[in-house]
Amino acid sequence: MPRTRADVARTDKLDEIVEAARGRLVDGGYGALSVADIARQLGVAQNAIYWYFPTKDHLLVAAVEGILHDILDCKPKRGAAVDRVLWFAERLHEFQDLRLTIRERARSSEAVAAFERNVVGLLRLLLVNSLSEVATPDHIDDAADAVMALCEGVLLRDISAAHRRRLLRFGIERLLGPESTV
Amino acid sequence: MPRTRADVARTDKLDEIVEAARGRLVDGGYGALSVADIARQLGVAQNAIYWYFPTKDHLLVAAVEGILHDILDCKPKRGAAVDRVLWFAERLHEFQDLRLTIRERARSSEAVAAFERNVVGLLRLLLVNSLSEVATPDHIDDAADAVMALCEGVLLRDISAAHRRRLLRFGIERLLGPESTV
DNA sequence: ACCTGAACACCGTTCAAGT
DNA sequence: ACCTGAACACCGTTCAAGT
Repeated sequence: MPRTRADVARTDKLDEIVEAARGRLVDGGYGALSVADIARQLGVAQNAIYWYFPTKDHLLVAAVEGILHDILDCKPKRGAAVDRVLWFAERLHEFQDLRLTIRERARSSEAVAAFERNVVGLLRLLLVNSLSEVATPDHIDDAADAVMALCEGVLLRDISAAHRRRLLRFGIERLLGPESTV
Repeated sequence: MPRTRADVARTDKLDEIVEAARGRLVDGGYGALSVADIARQLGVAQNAIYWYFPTKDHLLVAAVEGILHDILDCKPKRGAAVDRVLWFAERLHEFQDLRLTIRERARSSEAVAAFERNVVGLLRLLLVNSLSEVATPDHIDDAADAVMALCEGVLLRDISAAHRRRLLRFGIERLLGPESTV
């Protein structure tokens, strides 16, 4: 939370950069994210961006952080466990392309790798919470991991939304047991 | 199968390029795959590569095709269904990084997109075959898709081999039913 | 058919210099 | 603290020209 005028200005400029990055990222993925191009759009020198972000991958992290925050920023659905997981999978689906970008960039950037660990932990936590009453405590970790893997694996495929839901339903009911539909 | 001397020479040069590409790809992923760099290594002009491959992504496909072929080129394991799937998952694990590269590049290259469809179909077929006796025919498609999604999702995570096997075992047994361990 | 030389239009990143 | 100008060392791809 900024206090001085300078801090406000700094935050504004930072936001401007991140917003531009988000636009590029949502439209065309990592390949469309260009520091030089963003600088051009904002009317500053290329290296001006480097005052705020030491590296392109740091900018990537900031942008993805914002996007993910917006995706998760809505009240989770209520209902049977299977429906809550399906809702979770829908959110994950919106994030899937960037999830893979993060995974790829984590190879060469420690900053992205650290961010990826945070993201996976966060998503897993959300899933565990929504499963707490349906899985027995001694199986909840494996169940959450398996369901999350199923979601991510299903989302990896380029199939129709209906097929996706059918597959997830099939898998979730078997992974969580019959009480998941209550 | 080449007949003339010219064809032999052509195949040799093609192989040389693809081998160089495979090396870069295995070592450092897509980021380390550089047409210019390969040309440098082979001692030819950069654009010489473009006589054989119209685009960097076509070279990528050729290289990944070879790598995948080598990975799958060993007799599948025999035993209980769960063990066969675990063996399959091990093969998939070796391929996982490139699987994601393919997925990413498929966005901007139709050649890669077509190749991805082939790969997914092939892997799915291998899995269905090894599940044919354990799943009932009316569920075999969903079961294969769910197991494959589970595998790919598990492999997406950066966890230990032991944790990976435990998760897969947990998931497979539930997705395929108790008869999968026979 | 196969390859070279040279260029084009980009990149991410860095350095010295300005205010 | 914040930004510019200019450069460095790369890219993928294309074109005209050679053999």
